Amino acid sequence: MSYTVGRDPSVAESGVDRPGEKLSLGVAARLSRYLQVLTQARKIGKLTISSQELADYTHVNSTQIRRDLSGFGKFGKRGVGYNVESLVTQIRKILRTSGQHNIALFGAGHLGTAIATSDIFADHGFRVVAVFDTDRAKVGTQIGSLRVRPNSEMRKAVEEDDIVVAVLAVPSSAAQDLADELADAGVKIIFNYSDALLQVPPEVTVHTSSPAVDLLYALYFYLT
Amino acid sequence: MSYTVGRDPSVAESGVDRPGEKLSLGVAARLSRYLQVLTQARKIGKLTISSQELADYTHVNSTQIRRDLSGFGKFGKRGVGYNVESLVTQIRKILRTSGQHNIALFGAGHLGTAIATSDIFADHGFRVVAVFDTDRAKVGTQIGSLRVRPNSEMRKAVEEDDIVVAVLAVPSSAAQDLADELADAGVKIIFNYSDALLQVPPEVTVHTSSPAVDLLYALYFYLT
DNA sequence: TAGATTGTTAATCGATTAACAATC
DNA sequence: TAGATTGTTAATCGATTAACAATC
Repeated sequence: MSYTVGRDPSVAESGVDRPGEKLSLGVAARLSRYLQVLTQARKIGKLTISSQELADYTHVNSTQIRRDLSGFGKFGKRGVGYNVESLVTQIRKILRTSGQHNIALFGAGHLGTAIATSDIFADHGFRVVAVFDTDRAKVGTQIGSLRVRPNSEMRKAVEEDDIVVAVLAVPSSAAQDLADELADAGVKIIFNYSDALLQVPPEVTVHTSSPAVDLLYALYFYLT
Repeated sequence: MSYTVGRDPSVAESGVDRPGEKLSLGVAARLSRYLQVLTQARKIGKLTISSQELADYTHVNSTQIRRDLSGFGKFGKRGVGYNVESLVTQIRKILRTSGQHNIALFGAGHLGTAIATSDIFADHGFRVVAVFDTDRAKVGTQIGSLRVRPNSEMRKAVEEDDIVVAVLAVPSSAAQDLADELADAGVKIIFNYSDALLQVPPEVTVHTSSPAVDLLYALYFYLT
């Protein structure tokens, strides 16, 4: 079954001089990875970072890192490394995620509360602008600066706040129904913290968090 | 230019007849991924699954999935698909993570509580056997069936319960000191939920959870 | 300068894909 | 049988790596 990409070999691959070009899955994933470390590094006041340091933290080969970056410009200084601040800016530009993005959070339990009050999303330009819960006891309470709202207000919020991303911190049993409603309301990306296997229309992307699987992977390399 | 396959057939790569052979990073990552979906599918009572269905959920090409699996044995039935239950067992065997693994959790805040009371780890053979917190007000309280203990009991727990994996749900400011202690105590895998950039000795592996980066990645493909 | 680290090349290796016979 | 789906081949493409000149 082919979705017919039919890549024209005469079309340049790297994207540096072709801003309309889509990055390959691998490059986009690695750039995101670099961004994670760079953001952390910036937080602790690091001014420059070498490809070798980035390699140590990301487990991506240092040559590959230099290669990935040099495809978009000469960001580094020989003998010195990369300026952390400017590299963050550059990568965000390449990934076209420099702006602010509003996200809606579903579930005001322990997990939802942890997400809403942490700055892990805020550091990357995501802002939780609405928290929903079906539990009447929770509706109306405050989490940080946000008031917990009933799910019935979801559509309104999605439209008003231009919400593309929904984060699901709800029980597995509630996840599919919610995903259906979200897809219908026009949400495009669902970040799923439950272990439900979500069925969504093709225009919607589901990312399911699975720390246990990440652990299994890490454990494999410890055990062998 | 030679079209020779280059691979010496006597040096098998696949691991099926070479249990001592290490999987490549890519194969191990993909197998973990399949396992995640299979575990979810099993939960909803699915008996068989085709490589195409697995492809839809994992975004890995179906041919690649069949290829990955066929390297270890003939697990599927033509015209039918793969038996979910038996494939879970096979992959866990391949990843050598069939057993139970004890993990220690640090931080009894909202995130820690969410982790300790969810079954996302339990489903994959991980068991939270100890919860620690530095806050005296929290020490002694119960989370599920576990009593929150002071960090000073960490070494004892690591030894007694043979703990290889630590999960950090603590503030970034506390993460590095804790990581140092854990490495010193012999913990090999640190799953870091804070956004601290952890420095650890080479024998220790750090995995930092970064949902925002996963979101950026998903967003890139939505925006382009 | 001397040391460090980038940017880039060239070679190899592994991943990816389409296609299809085998077979349930 | 007829339809579906695996297991496998063969080809191509992208990732990975070592090496090193350029240069900060």
